[in-house]
Amino acid sequence: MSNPSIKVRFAPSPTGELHIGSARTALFNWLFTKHQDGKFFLRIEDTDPERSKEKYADQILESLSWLGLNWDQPIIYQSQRLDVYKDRVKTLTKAGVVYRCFCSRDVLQTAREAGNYQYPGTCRNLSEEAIKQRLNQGSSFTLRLKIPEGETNYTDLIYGNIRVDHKELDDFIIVRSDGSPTYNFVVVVDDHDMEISHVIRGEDHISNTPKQILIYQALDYTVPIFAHLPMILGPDIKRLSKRHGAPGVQNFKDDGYFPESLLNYLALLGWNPGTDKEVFSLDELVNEFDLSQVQKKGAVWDEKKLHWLSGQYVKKTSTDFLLESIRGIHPDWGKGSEISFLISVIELLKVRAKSLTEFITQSKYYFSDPESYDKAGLKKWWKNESTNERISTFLQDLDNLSNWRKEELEKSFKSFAESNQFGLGKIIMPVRMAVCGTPNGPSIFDILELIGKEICIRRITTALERLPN
RNA sequence: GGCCCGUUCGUCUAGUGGUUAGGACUCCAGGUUUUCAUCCUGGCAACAGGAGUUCGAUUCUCCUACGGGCUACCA
Repeated sequence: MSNPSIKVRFAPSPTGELHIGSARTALFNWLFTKHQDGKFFLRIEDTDPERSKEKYADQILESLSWLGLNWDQPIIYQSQRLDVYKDRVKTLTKAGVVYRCFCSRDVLQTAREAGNYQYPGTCRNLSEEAIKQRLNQGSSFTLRLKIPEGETNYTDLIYGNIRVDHKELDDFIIVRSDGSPTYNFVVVVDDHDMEISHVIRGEDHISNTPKQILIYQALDYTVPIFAHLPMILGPDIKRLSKRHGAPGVQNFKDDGYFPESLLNYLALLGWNPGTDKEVFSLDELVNEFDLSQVQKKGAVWDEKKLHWLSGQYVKKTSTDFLLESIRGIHPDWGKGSEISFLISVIELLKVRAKSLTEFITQSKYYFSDPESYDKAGLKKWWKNESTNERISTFLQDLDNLSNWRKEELEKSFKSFAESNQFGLGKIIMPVRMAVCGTPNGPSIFDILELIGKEICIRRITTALERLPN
């Protein structure tokens, strides 16, 4: 049961990979439309041949797929609709709402630098004769929209009523001198042709909206409903950009985040459910999302919270799926080990790892002997030769242990500590350093059991030879 | 310069004409633990400023300040 009256679109320009800000826009569009069984369309805004690259378009699509923001076909490429735009220009020309402007870029630029920010309307009322003359001279020209007197207002679903006096608007260019159409024009044509009901996009488009509404009216199209989303900001409160560490979606995939946790975090950036709930599945987001709960002010990107959320997801995720996911980003992980062994490793690390990459970095010692030992750990737990004495004595107990199970190991550690009047940590921690190379990690008994007697004995023997120096 | 938008703990946010202004992340302290992490308990920390309306404003209005966006033959 789909709702034919709800159609939204996400319209990236392929001038770079999908970054976090755009992903948030895509997500809000997607949540909004899924919430009411509407359609979600994609449009690639590739009318700038200088900056648009096909590989970026593909990359954006890939990132969206990874995020799980599936779209309804077909994808519209603006570069394939040039004829359509030409046709609509004709319509506007016929209607007499556009005019040729022969002003050169330089002239306009100079005027702007002199403080005249608005186009002065130089060519607005050129006589037929003057136009003909310019054309005969072969002068190039742009096409500008003739903005009528008055004002335009619209109700933004997030910002409320927005009103702009036409005095503030230039007769802006809709067709460049090379014949290509500009953004503010094509966006209207496309949104109309795609029958978009709700235009949900970044706040940076608020000022463009009145111009676009004027085009809707000039073309006699129905004006859609607009909703503008606040910006995502960097720690310096400036709009988040590549400067702030290139927060592309791909990076988060590479860093081992689940798409769900990224999406969850993104949703919380500017939206809230009206309850204390913070951890959402995608379905829950769809159910609870509502544009009326979207903030007006920009939100600062906070990676720490993402990291925490990611940890929440990791904890809830099944071990099997974690294994699959880890191998998804690192196919060689645990190569040569039994699956059951890998499952055990993941289970031990599950409460510690907050992302898939952390499973990889924290699991080295399960697969290979430590090459070096954590310095701070040694300083605290393997100070001098007395540790060697203690551990080499204990090593014999371990060696004699016939049943290498964690329960037995624990008994052995405890009885050795007790009978020799050592604190338990004095034995556990040096052993941990010897076996793992790091003082941090899961229960030592779990680790020893899992890694197995032979290897553990070997590592402890090696450590006794190499330490304390 | 002009126009538009915004302003609650460091960050994400809830909230009401009268609240001890709530939650989450971070940070700190304590507990649990062999370590780390988890978990539990507690703590620090905010209504930008000024007028006005009102018995009473964080909440409503105006002004100021600050911040952001737009002002392209980019999208």
